[in-house]
Amino acid sequence: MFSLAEENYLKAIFHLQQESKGGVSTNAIAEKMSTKPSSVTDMVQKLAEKKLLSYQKYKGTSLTSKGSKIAAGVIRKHRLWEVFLVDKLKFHWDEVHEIAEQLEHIQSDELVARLDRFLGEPDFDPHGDPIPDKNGNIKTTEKKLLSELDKKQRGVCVGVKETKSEFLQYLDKRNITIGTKIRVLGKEFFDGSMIIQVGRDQFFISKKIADNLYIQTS
Amino acid sequence: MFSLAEENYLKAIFHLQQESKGGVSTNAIAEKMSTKPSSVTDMVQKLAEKKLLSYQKYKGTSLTSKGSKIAAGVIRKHRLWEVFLVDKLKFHWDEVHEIAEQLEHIQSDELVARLDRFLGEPDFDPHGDPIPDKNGNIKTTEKKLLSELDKKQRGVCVGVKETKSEFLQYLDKRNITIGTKIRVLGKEFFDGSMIIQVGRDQFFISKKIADNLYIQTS
DNA sequence: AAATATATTTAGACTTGGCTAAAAATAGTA
DNA sequence: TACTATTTTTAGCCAAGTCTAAATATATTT
Repeated sequence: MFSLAEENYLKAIFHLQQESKGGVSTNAIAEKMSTKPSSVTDMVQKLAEKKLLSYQKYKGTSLTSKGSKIAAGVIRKHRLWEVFLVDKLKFHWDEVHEIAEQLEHIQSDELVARLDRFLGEPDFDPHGDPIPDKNGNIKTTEKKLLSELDKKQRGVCVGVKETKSEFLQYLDKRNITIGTKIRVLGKEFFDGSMIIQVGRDQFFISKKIADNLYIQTS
Repeated sequence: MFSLAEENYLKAIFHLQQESKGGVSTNAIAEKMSTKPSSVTDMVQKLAEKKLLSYQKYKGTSLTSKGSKIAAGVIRKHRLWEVFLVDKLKFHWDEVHEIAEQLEHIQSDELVARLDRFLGEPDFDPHGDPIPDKNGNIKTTEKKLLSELDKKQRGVCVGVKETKSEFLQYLDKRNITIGTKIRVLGKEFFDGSMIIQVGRDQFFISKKIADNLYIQTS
């Protein structure tokens, strides 16, 4: 139905929209896709003709509901495949992204439905991100960044914002994963760094780390 | 490493080589790939430059060992994914071909290794075709076409030559699947049609059917 | 408000993989 | 052997998606 390139653009724009609410700039898309702004302009015009997004020269773009639905479908497949790779094939959570980037483009509604059932209709992927349902609706959970917590607050790690291997491996070394309880013992206002407690261990983390961990405070 | 189009050409040539031993003609490739001979010439020249096949103008082509290995790798993935779809996702054996055509191009050696293990390192796909090992070696089994059997001979169905849905559904209606015992009760020499026994049932089949069923006579 | 900087678009080119139409080689037949 | 039919290749064109360089809008600064 849609080409690989088209699906990737829709997905990128969808993610950018989530992050920053409002129109998405050409440059932002180009950066996210590691491509040139001129290429983005071409593709965005093509997608606008197909009514997948609305676009005005120099004004940025935003997905139409049709475009959002397709993007959500791709993201649904991505996250379901990640669950498969981790739960069934025993991949580590830092190894699955690139493979899922390929698998997300496999076309077959029946496959997605059966995969979903096979996996037990999961709600979240291995990084804690919500899996859109078959209609493209995403369950938005109220979650905070660890960096937003104050001293003495506590919560449970429910997701990661960054999914790069280096970051996930850093978390592993410190035994932080989805479901881990974290308590803020101290917070430095100058640089946002923290001392946190994880299990019986206490250690220092930088703001950059705290900015990429989602926490649910109960 | 290799493009989708390149992999598909290598796979098609590999299959044609199996069937007819010797060089493969441009037209044969074009027919198998539903494309034009002129397109085949272009691609074959490109693949020859990459040392994946040997080619002489007007003389046909045959894969180099490098080309064979890549083709076998694609076929390995195709057949492993078919096992996954049937064994794990409970697809019917006539529904899996097109999806596997897509999945066979996913690039990740680690994925293939883990999938293989997850599936129990199967030797055959759901249609009875052997799955090449990680080095590209295919276990060749001594199997005959049902049409080659004579009256009163018997054997076990070990595979199908044709994998179109209509054919597989025809077999299902008659309760023929991999492992089914078949006995030839009668054979008409004029048109090659047969009367066969399957379980307690006896029925007539045309030569076209008998030409597409692989039998192992013990 | 003018000048400069940044963001975006346009124009033209390239690559991949496909096509059509015409030319050339091989095969088949009288 | 010569003529015809078939197969294969060449040449030129097209669409998708990308790029560079140049032009144009918008934003920011002074």
